[in-house]
Amino acid sequence: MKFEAITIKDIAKALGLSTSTVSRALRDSYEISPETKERVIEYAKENNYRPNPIALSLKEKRSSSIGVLVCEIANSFFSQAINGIESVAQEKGYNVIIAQSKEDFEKEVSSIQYLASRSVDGIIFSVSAETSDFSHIQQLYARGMNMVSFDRVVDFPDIHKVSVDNYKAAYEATTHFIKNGFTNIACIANAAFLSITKERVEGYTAALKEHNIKLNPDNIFYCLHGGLNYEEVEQIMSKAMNTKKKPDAILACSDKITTGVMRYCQQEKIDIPSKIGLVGFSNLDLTDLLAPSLTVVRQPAYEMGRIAAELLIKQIESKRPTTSFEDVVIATELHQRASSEKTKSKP
Amino acid sequence: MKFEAITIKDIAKALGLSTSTVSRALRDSYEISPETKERVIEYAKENNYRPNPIALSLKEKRSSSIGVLVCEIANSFFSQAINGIESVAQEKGYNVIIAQSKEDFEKEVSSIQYLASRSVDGIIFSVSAETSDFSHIQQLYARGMNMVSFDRVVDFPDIHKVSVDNYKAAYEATTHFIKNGFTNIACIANAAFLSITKERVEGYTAALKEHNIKLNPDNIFYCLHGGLNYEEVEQIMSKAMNTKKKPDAILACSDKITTGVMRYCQQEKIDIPSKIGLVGFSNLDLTDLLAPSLTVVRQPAYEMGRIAAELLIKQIESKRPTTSFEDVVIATELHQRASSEKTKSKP
DNA sequence: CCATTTTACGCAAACGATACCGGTATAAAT
DNA sequence: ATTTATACCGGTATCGTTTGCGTAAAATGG
Repeated sequence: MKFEAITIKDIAKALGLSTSTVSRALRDSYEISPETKERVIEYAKENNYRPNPIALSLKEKRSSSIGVLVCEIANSFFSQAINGIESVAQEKGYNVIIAQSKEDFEKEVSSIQYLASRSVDGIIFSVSAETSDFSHIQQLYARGMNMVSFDRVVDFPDIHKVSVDNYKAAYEATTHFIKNGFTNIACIANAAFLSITKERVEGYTAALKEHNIKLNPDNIFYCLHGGLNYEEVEQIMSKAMNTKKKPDAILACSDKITTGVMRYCQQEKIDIPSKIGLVGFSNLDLTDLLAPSLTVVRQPAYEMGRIAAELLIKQIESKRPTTSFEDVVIATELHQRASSEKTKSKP
Repeated sequence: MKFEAITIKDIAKALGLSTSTVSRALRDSYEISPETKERVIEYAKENNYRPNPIALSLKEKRSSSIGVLVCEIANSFFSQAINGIESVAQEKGYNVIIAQSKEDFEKEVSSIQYLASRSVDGIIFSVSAETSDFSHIQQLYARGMNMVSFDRVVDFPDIHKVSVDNYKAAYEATTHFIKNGFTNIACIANAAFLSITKERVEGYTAALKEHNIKLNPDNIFYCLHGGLNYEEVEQIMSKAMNTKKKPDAILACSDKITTGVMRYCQQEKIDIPSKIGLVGFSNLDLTDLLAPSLTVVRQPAYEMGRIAAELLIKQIESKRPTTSFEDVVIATELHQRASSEKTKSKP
């Protein structure tokens, strides 16, 4: 089945006019007599005429749609971000086409080329955990595609970037641990080449140094797939917890890692926070209801999405090539709750 | 800035051929000599040629994209469903355009017309909590748009529907309560006209009747906006808990309502399950980590999304108008946990 | 060696909308 | 009576691609 919409030709035929007259009448051109205008507009309204956006796209060489590439939609951070992107896009008359990389490099490359081949006017992207080579992005960008680097930003200049202050976020979380009396703090981060990983690990390291705690390199762990599958976290946790100097606190650097750690501790009956403290990056809106209530670093995902979309659309609609590039860095919020409170250890 | 892709014309000019020859060479037509084919294909490959999908769409009168209308993306059920839809769409060469109604009728109408005007080949939709009038959908459907009714299904026939067995889900949850010794069970449902609401309330009612518990109509509550804002749930809960015959258990019929109830009980220091039992519809994947661990009705959202997308694409690609319509009803899973265990009441 | 077939390609229309370039009719000015 | 201005509208190219039709040149047949 096919949905056949009414076209300008149909109107022209029905009213005995030319397509150009109809087109002008609908665009309220001064060259058309008021009576003709009225006839056309009325007929169009009656028959629910809408200009065919595909024909317009072909002519105008723009599709009024923007692509969004994230690792996974079903992740609270990204779904909130998409929410923000969609709200701006809606306001400005764009639609949002989504694609997922599933933290897979190959899928990211094909997805981004897919978006480009679908003639999107621009792309907001967050690279996958496997991505260390950005050439597929750089090539597309060099060929004139409008792009905004989002969350997990790329390291080349001359591109709009929107991210959170990961360094500060990790620094604050680690300092919070230290002030609460934790000393042997482990950090479970995302894939090592990601911008967010580097920054968070640096923040973590800096906080330790600042408080004269010697960094133990064995306390830093990396999840190649960002904890997308639980086994990844499980392995790391069992390795971490079965060393002599096992940590007394964990900084979990992604949504999935955070829930993974909680799940592991529950399974292994490791009490939080008496046996181990926990602070996690998370955008779930019920972390306060968990057992124990969870101390989290919350990222303003919705706001980030809005800003990224605004930057992208501004770039799309700009007549001149962009010359000054924004590097928007937004603050995170540390919500202090029970999971990071030092208590007398339970039996 | 504009992204200028290479066209068939560019290839034709570069190679001194006509566009038709290039087109046929790329489509491996028998009318083109092997040498010419090779030249064209090589040049196209070198220059990373991709056919312009917009031009194709215009010609073929199809856009290879499907629209998805949900009330909110940042909702675990819908984001998982979109995940499923996207996975099928990807496989079949379609892209997914998303739109949100935010549980607002006006926004639903404009969103669905927006999708239609964007020339999507079909739409998967879940109506908003405010929607009792389906004429905007019926009109579009009557005009030939391919549509699949999803989750919150419409009541007219001759349309593919994908939903869960809401009756059974609520029936089982209520029976579970009764078997655990709860007797005064309240039901907080979504907006009254929604299909899912009717079915769930019926299942709830039937279970009570089956077990000879008299239905108290005051124990059924409706959230006009599905608990999208917390205040809605808060009001209902405070009303429910401040009656003489206040309930000893609550069946929360949506994700947002479930977390809303938990939040309320935590704030008001109402212990779950000793003061009140709770079973909630939820698709969050950490309900087992909540305090207390939550008994939930889980819906196979990803699977539902896949099925809906498959039905839609089958319909789109069918030569003949669809004559037999599927009404796919999938079973839910009841995960029994602590929040619905009858305990001796705490002090 | 001429007639016919085959091969290999070009031309042009079509999809829907827009915009430039004209054209005609009426009225006003010279 | 002729030119000029104005109002109103039509023709056509264009965007990128496909496809039916036409045709020159090459190959084949007798």
